[in-house]
Amino acid sequence: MTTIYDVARRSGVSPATVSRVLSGRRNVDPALAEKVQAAVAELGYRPNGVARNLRRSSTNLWAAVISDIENPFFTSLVRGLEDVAQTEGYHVVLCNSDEDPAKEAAYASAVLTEQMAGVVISPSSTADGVLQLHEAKTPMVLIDRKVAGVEADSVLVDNEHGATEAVRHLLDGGYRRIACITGPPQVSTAMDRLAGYRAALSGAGVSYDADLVRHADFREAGGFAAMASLLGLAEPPEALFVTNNLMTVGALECLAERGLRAPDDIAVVGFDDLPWANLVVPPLTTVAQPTYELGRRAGVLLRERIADPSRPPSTVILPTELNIRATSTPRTR
Amino acid sequence: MTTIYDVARRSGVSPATVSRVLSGRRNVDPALAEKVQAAVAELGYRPNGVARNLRRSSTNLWAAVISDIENPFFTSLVRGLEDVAQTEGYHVVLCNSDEDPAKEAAYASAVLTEQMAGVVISPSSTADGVLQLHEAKTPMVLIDRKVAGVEADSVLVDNEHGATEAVRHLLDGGYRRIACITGPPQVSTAMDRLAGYRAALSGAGVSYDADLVRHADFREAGGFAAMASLLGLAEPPEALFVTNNLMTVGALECLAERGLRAPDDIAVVGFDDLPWANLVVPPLTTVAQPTYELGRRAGVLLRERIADPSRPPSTVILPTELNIRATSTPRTR
DNA sequence: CTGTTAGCGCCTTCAA
DNA sequence: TTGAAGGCGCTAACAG
Repeated sequence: MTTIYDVARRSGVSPATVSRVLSGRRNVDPALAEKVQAAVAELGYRPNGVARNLRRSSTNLWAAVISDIENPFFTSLVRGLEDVAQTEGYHVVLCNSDEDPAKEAAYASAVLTEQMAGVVISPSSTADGVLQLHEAKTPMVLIDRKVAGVEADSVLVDNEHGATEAVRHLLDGGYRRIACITGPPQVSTAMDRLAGYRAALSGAGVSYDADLVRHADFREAGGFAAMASLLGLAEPPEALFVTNNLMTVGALECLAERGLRAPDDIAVVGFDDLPWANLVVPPLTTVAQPTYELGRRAGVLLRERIADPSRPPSTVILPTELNIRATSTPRTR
Repeated sequence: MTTIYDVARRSGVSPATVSRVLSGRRNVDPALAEKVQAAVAELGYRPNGVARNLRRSSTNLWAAVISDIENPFFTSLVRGLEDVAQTEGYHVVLCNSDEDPAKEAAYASAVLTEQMAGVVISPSSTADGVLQLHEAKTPMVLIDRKVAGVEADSVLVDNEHGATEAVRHLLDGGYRRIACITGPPQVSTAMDRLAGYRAALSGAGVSYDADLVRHADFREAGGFAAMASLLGLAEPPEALFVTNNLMTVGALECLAERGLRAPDDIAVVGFDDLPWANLVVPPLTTVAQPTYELGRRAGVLLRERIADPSRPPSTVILPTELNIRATSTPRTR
């Protein structure tokens, strides 16, 4: 491996000067600089990033600890983050926590031992990793979900409001018996969206019926099972609000399997868009989230946090958008 | 920051012994080991990964350079890779090349300066980065696509055969005027799948008609435009074979926009599954690829390449599977 | 089995 | 403006 010493020798200067030329700072005699550049080119020299990291005691890595890399919601978010990282000279290390607190904690450990510059994390239920990172004062941005008792930079959407809008839309359609499939009680988005559901009901004078609520795991199979359970009720719901995309897919599959259709047999609104929602027939009404923007804003906050670790934490709340399509708008009603 | 020296002092041994205890190798007196562990716990010591990397002159990072992180094909693949990485003690750095040779080359540079342990890469059209990495002898696995003139470990699917099967299925359905929307001519998968299309036609004695072939960019918008162009023909096609998932989505959207339906107005087969293909109505016939397995096998090859850099390159070719659903099977014909 | 020692490659004072 | 030198934290030789 060619080192900075080889370049120095070749160009007849000291390693310090080579370093200065390469890092572009300080004043260096242009003639020397040129010699150095020439030597770099001739030798095909490439600085050793690891050595630089050790010396500077910081790396140019960001970790993205997310709970399901196969969910398009997170994919798009990661892309927004990666775009910021790239322009800021960072790389993104992908950490798939699978909603598993143990995995999350393991990744948090890795973040610390590998001296990563910062973390963007969507906390799992018990948020073990978040607490660890918070304590270590690692630059961290929470995304998608809050963690009780942790004051940190966050990028969220207005979950309660988005849910309220969705359910109000169903109420406006004349539906009264509206079910809700939401996520684990430990996850803030699950509870915030459920709260929005309740708020909409109470705003319309419809009483809350716990029998119509199911908690699942934010995955397809969970949505399927919850739907099946709701259909088993003596008096099944007329309408359904599902608080994430994959569970919506599961619910729709359950309906399809039983020959039931939205919106004629049951109206459906999902939280979070599906990539080709308009190809699903009938097109699915959703509460869309600005996923790319969520990731992008997280990247921006992280950069700012790294630049100034002492600034007070800030929270960005982005709006959702109700996309009314066919599954909530029957022709006859 | 607490260092290995602090632990050594605290436990009354040398730093070397601490290192030995922590890395779990060599025999160390259990009594000493225990003391060390105690000191580690008391001090909350955490080894500095960067220093270790410098000393060992290798990191525990793998790069995944892929051409479109938002395509579920790559997402699933990355997940397979990440699962192997995790069990092998590596982390995956996500690099989204966006099909842009310049970005690919920039990431290849980063791989080298950051001394990453290996790379899994889906080459962009000109494969600038691949050549750079190949020359530098970085452990590398090509995935999804070949690169002319580069002998390297590869994980591919049997593209030509998969395409032939798909088109033969359409021919069996009685279709003769079959169009093909494929990717950029520089990308091996685009050409291999096109070759499969031609092989099927010629096997059935149907002559090849270049007017029925379109090259697009493997993205949704490209598929849409290509479909529009095909529909503009004096004599539009009766059936369509599209060589990737996103372009299929684009083509279907174009059809939907014009009130055309598959399979009644035009039969459709896509290459590569869509996550909720069965919710798309009518369900889409596809050539499914084992995406997760592609990523997993790439991880396995990379590990082996790192363990033995001199072994001859090997190529894994995985089978595709034709999933016949509704868009290629009209009721009346 | 344990300790001493010498770097890994770079950057950054400090002195000239 | 440039060079000399120390050290970031760790581990692998080498001695003991």
